[in-house]
Amino acid sequence: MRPKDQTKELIARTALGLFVDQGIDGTTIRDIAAAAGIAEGTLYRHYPGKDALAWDLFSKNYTAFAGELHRIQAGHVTVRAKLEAMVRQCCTFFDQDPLLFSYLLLAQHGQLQKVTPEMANPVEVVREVLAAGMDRGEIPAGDPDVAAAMVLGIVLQVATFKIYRRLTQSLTSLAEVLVAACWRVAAG
Amino acid sequence: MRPKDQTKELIARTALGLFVDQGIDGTTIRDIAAAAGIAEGTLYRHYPGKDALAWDLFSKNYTAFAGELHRIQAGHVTVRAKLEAMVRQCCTFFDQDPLLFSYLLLAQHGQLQKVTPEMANPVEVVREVLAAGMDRGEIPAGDPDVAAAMVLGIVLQVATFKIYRRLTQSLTSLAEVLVAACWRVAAG
DNA sequence: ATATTGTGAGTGAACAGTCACTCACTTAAA
DNA sequence: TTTAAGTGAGTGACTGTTCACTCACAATAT
Repeated sequence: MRPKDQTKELIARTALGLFVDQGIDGTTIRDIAAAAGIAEGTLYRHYPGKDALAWDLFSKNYTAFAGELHRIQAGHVTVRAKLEAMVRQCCTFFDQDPLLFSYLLLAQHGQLQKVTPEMANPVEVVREVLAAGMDRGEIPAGDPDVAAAMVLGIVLQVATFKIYRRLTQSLTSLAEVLVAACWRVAAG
Repeated sequence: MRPKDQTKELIARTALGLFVDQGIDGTTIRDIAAAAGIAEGTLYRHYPGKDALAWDLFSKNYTAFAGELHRIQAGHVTVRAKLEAMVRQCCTFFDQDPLLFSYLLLAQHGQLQKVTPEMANPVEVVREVLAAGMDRGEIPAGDPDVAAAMVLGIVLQVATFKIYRRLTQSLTSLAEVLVAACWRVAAG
C-alpha cells in the first residue's frame, strides 16, 4: 500500500495529463484509473468524483498562482517593475510546469463560471496593478480592464503558441521580448 | 415542411448557441433537437453526426474568416495599414456575430488538431503579413511567430474579456486602441 | 512474544442513467 | 404516385458512481 498523500498526488498528476490532452469531458474515470495503475474505486477514496477532481485541480492551482503573482508584484514599487516581475513569473511557471499551465489555460472556459469573486484571481491582480499605475499617473489613464486584457493576451497567446508547438523556444528565453511588448502596450 | 437549406441553417445556428454556452461535449443531440424544435432523427438528415456538425461549423467559418482576412490585408500596401485593416475586421466580425466568434475561439482547443496545414488559417495570415514586413524592413526583424502571437493575443484576449462580460464596450469602439497597441508591439 | 481485533486504502463487478445513432414509419411537397 | 424530409421509440455502448469485499498493517490484549 502507498502512503495516502502519494496516491492522491498520483491521481492528480495522471488526471492533469489526460485532461490536458483529451479534455475533461473526453477523459473517463476508467482512463485515469488505468493510466495511474489503480482501480476505479480507489479514485473515490481520494476525491468525491470526477467534477470535484477537475475543480480541485483548477481552483487550488489557480488561486495559488494568483497568490504568487500578488506577492511578487508587491515586492516592487513602480508599475514597470511590477509588470516585469509578473511577466517573468508567468514565464517561469510555464517552463517549470507546462502541463499545469496548460490546464489552467484550457480548463478556464469550463471552470471559470464556478470562480467566485472572492477567490484570488490572476486576472484581477494584473488589473489592479495597472489601475493603480493609472491612478498614480505612472501610465496613461485608460480602461484598466482593456489594458489588463492586452497585457494578458500578449503573454497567454505566446504560451498558447508554445502549447500547440507553433513556438519551440522556452518562455523564459522570450521574457525580455514579452516584458518590452507589455510595457509598450501599457505605457501607451 | 421547411425547405432543406432552411432546416440545416436552423440546426447550425441552434447548435452554435448551445455549443458556446454548454461546450460541445456538454451539448447533446437531444438538446439541439429540442432547442431547434425538431426531432433527433431530423438532425441526421442534414449532418452525419454530432462531431461532423461541430467540425462543419468550425472549419467552414474558420477558413472563411481566414479568407476574408487575407483578402482585406491584400488591399493595403504597408504593414501598418494591413494590420489596422485586419484588427478592424476582427472587431467588426465580433460585433456582428459574437456567438460565431466565440465558437471559433472556444472550439479551437478541441478542433485545432483536425486543422490541416493546407487549410486557410487566420493565424497564418497574420504571421505572413508580419514576416513580409520584417523582410521588407518595415518593422524590426524578429521571430514572426512570436510577433503574430503577441498581436493576436491583444485582440483575442480583449474579445475573451467581452465574452465573459468583463468588458461591455463594443469591440469596434475599441478598435483604435487595439490597432495602436498592436502596432506598438509589432513596430518594436 | 504471541494472538486478536480494528482500520482503511485498494478493488472491480454491478448498476442505473445517458449518449449518439438507427430505422420503420408518417407527412407533405412535386 | 413518387420522392424526400420529418419523426421518435428503440438500441447498444459507454458513463460516473457504488459497495461488498480483501488484506497489509497497527494497536491492543493475553
